[in-house]
Amino acid sequence: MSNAKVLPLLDPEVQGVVPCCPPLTERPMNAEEAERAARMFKALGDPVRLRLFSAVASHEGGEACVCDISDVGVSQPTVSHHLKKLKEAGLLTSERRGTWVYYRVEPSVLAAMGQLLTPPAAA
Amino acid sequence: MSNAKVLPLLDPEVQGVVPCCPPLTERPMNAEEAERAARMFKALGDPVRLRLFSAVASHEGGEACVCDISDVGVSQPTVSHHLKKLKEAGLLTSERRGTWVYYRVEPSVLAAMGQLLTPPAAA
DNA sequence: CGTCTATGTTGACATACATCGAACCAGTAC
DNA sequence: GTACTGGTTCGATGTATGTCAACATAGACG
Repeated sequence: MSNAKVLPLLDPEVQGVVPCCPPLTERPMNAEEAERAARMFKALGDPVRLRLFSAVASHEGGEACVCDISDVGVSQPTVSHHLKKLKEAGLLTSERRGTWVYYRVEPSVLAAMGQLLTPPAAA
Repeated sequence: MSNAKVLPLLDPEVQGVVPCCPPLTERPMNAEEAERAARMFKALGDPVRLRLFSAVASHEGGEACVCDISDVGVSQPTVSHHLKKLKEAGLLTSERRGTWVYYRVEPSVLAAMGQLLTPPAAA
């Protein structure tokens, strides 16, 4: 209880987009696992999205207003489109506060993907 | 000398496809970094490729013959196509030995991507 | 040599995706 | 109320991508 951070795998609170975790190198993924994990990788598989995600993830407080991160070389509708994609992939969450919309990183996601890529016991 | 495994970040031996590494959460990525990293994420952003990669990564000895991993529900040309993509992304290397072709995971890649996804100092 | 098996390549096709401008919605300030 | 600013949604468009069937190549074996 207290907080669930002891198990940084994946919280079920995430709308149902996320779960994934068997380390990539442990055993071959089945179709279902791959489908799920690929959704997240694909979301980060675009340079613009990766920059947006990094901008949010590295922003102080773990959240950022769209106005703070929309300087990635594409039009504002495109930024919005990519943020939506990241949200749909379960990597970001958004919240409107007054005039501005703030995005924050779903913390469990980083741990989950990191674990997925865990190298085979350091060889 | 001996072996370069002490620094699992990224070896320059990799043809030039790979480098990347500033943890995603450390500071906003610039266009160049994002372009590079996105190439790898995109390569894993397809369920079939993810399964192929996982199959190779989890195979004994860190390498696998195509014949061992081509059971992912798509035609053989498609498997070959995806393996090529993974190779172009710098995630896999291939070697022909007699009749069969063996693929193996570029070890530095797992460490690099894992580091890229390092959560912000455990909060 | 010819044949058979294991992979890779080519060409075609349908779907998905990134991008933009324009229109639209949410709040704030006047 | 109207006007303005921040953000999202819509529609269109060009490009990338996943897939397969058909063909090509590489080595093994006779």
